Amino acid sequence: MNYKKQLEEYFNEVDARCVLGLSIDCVIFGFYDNQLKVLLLRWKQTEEWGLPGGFIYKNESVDVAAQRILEERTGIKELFLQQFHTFGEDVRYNRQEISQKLSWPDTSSRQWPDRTVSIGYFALVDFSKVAPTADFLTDECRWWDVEKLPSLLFDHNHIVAVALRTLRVQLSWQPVGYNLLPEKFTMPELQRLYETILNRPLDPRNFSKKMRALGIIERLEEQRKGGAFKSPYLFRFNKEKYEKALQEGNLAFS
Amino acid sequence: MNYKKQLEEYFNEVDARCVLGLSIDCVIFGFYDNQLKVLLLRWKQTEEWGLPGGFIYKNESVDVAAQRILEERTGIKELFLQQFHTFGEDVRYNRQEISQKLSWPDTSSRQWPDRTVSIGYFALVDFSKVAPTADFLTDECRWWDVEKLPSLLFDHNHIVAVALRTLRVQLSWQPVGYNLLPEKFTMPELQRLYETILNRPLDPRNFSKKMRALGIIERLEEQRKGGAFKSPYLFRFNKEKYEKALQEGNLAFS
DNA sequence: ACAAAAGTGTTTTTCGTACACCCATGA
DNA sequence: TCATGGGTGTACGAAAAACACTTTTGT
Repeated sequence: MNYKKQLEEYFNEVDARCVLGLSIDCVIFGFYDNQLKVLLLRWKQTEEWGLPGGFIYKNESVDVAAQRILEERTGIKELFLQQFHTFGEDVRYNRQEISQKLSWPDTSSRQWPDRTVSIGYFALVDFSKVAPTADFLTDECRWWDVEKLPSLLFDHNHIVAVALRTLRVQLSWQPVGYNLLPEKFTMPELQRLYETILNRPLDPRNFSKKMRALGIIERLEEQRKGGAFKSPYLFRFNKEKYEKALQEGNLAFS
Repeated sequence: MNYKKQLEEYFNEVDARCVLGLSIDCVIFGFYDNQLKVLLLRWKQTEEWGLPGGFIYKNESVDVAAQRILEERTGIKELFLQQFHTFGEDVRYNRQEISQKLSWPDTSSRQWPDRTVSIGYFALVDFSKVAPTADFLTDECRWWDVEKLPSLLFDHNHIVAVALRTLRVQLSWQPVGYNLLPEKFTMPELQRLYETILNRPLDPRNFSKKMRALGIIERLEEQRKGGAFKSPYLFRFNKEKYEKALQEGNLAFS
């Protein structure tokens, strides 16, 4: 079976080139259709979904490894990427169960440690710019609504939950949106994003007032046409001011 | 030389029992004399200081390992301990330089990876309850003023800086103090703690008002005597309410 | 009596929140 | 003309910030 052979080769390469016992898992958030989405992979010849992840080359910075893994899955180079937690429980998942679910070849001869510690990163990407790409280990790569995830492999449901919590906390003192929205967007779109992340409705007047007061967005002359309703204005982020707000961090969306 | 032999033995044990390529570094904060302090170790027969740290047993949760390392250095079991960042740069420090500074025996025959990824934890402890304890690798363990650290081994100055930044951010939405102050303390002492962490003066009237409004402290009947001035009241934390505030997290000391 | 630090209350300003109507557009 | 969603301002209350004098105590 070709897949098993490929898997063996992949394991060989990992063993040769990568740090043992340490991995990266990426929670890639996108925003579409007023929903927060997460990019998941379906492993070959299974119905099992999991987060994109990978291993770190021996001489590679962990941040760079995360970026590399991200790029392979999304095709995007510029994204917001942030380490949020390292998962080091002694038993993160049942390896036998995983091995079975994924029909892995016998790995008992490999000098693998008993458990793997995983460094979690979350990424915020512009949904419209992502080309979800499966790799040779997986059959399918697609977006899932963050509220409707299936039961994932490993401890990936837990990892997503922690990422989401981190994102919510972050939203309260840093701006979010630059990497999740297309370059031009409307105020209601931005509001939906905030509402989705915070998981509660916001008042449009207060939201608009606050956002514009932050000085991180600029209203353009253009308006978006197309709906059977008043054409909304388009906005874009002022990157400099956005970056400044990111650094200084003093919003307070509580 | 006994020390070198001990070191060899330690390395042997680490190689046998611990996860390779992964370590823990702990930034232990204490508060004394209106100063935020960090616990440092001086390596045997050198003038080189560094953070307490260690390795993770193969079947040990990373959190538990951090707790174990902490306890060995401070003798304290109950403390506030939190993972804050994982340091995975490809070149975190110059190993040769370290090897020289610490007069390590030749480690080239060991199957050590080219670099070590380190998981950073910070701890908040009651200065008065700590018995700083050196181990067989170190000659001295003592508190240093966080503003006056020497140049540390490895990338430990950087790690302290990140820990401190994390602590400052945390202070803005979670209470701090339960683990840093003795059981009974005065309002000015608590204020000094906050001022020290935030690195700016606070107004005593507003501070007192706010703290008492949070409902996490209780004023006792006792007063502290001793100075040539008005005796301050003693307070203590209400642990339940403190824990609740920790979980819910909505202070806003900006 | 004086030096040193503790304790305390009021006013002002800022920020968050609640709230409702008209407008533009395409069907 | 109507259905749909977009856009906007004001008033209230809570919380934060600014601000200074009196009290206690030991020397």
